[in-house]
Amino acid sequence: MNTKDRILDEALTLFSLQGVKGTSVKDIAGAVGIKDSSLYKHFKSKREIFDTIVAKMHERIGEMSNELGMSDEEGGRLAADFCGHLSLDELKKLVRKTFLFYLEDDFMARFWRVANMEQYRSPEVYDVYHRLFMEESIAYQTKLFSEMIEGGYLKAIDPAILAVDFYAFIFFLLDKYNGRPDEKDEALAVLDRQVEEFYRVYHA
Amino acid sequence: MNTKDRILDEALTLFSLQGVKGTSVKDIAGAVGIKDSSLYKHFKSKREIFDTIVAKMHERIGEMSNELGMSDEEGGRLAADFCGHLSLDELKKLVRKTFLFYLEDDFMARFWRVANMEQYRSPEVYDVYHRLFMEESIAYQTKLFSEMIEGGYLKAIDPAILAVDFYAFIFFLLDKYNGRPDEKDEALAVLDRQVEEFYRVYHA
DNA sequence: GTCTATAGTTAGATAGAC
DNA sequence: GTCTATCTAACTATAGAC
Repeated sequence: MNTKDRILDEALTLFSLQGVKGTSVKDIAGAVGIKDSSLYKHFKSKREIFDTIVAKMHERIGEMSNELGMSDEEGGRLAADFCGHLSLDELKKLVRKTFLFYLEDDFMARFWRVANMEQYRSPEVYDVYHRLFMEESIAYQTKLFSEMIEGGYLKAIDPAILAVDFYAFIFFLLDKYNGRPDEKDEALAVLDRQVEEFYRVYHA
Repeated sequence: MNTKDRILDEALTLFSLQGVKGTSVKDIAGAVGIKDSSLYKHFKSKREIFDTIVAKMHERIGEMSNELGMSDEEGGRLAADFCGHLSLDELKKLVRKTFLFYLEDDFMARFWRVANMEQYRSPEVYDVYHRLFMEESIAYQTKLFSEMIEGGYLKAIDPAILAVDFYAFIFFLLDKYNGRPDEKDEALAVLDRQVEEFYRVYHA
């Protein structure tokens, strides 16, 4: 890992623990093991470090979407495929994968916290946080459930209602268990329990 | 409103918009209309202002609990009374009241944001945020649903599962619509819709 | 690409006049 | 209780030697 990437990595860690304003360039440089003045050979300002992290988050989300089959081009098709053999275990597995991505991914777990802290101070972060973690997630779930209903795998309830019901507890648990690796098993147990109940009620 | 209270009020507003670290004593004093040095006649430090706000939050939550009949002494009894004549409209009304308290209460809407921002930097705020907005809320809902089930007003599903399912979408919507007064009607419409679906599925 | 040194600014906080 | 003046410390950022 080169110095530039190490700066970004340490900055993200410190930002997620102390906030952006609460983290000085000296703190970041110190964590990397260089002097604060040296850091300016890699980034022209603290702001540029933060902006680079936000840009990297967009990349990482794109990768994750592909990994989970949530990309724009393939989302519909994969969802349809998924519908073809929906079982409780598969649903639990998909939810666990998404959940653990946000909870444990080296980058995302820290970024989730930074986004939470900085959303009110940065319109760009507010947009990312609300669009990505709320609107788009709900939109994706709505689309998925809509197709599942069409395929006869879920009861015919308004998919938008199902989406909020389903995504809200994932969001709540992510917010609750972020930064608490010791309670991961508890988090997954609660998650599974809620998915099971959802399946029990809405599976056709 | 005396100067001391005006300082607290302006500080909370600025904290909720810029974060605690992002708000200087000069900013607060300026908003009140005095010099920063004068502010120190009322509070001995910026930290003391913040701590006072946290203390006030505890008071306000106590008042709210009493207003909504969620206090420790009366919670059980009121919940039982409430069970006695449960209707969809009453459930919607109770949820709306709680929801609007957090969304629109002069103090709480701003404090919600501050708590969100400062939770990782202040163990005390982390505790308040997670205990009050998560654990205790879930515990209250669990107790309420437990009694409703005993009274035969809800289907006999594990009340802890119902509590997470029910509270999670309230929490999600609070986080989503905080600071967006223009979209209040939309927020309430979504809220009602989710409550209706919950009632439809679980009402005995 | 790292260092030392330093400029320029702003922060939190105090002293003392009125 | 408010002001002006001031202190000290910390912060962002730059210049220039190696």
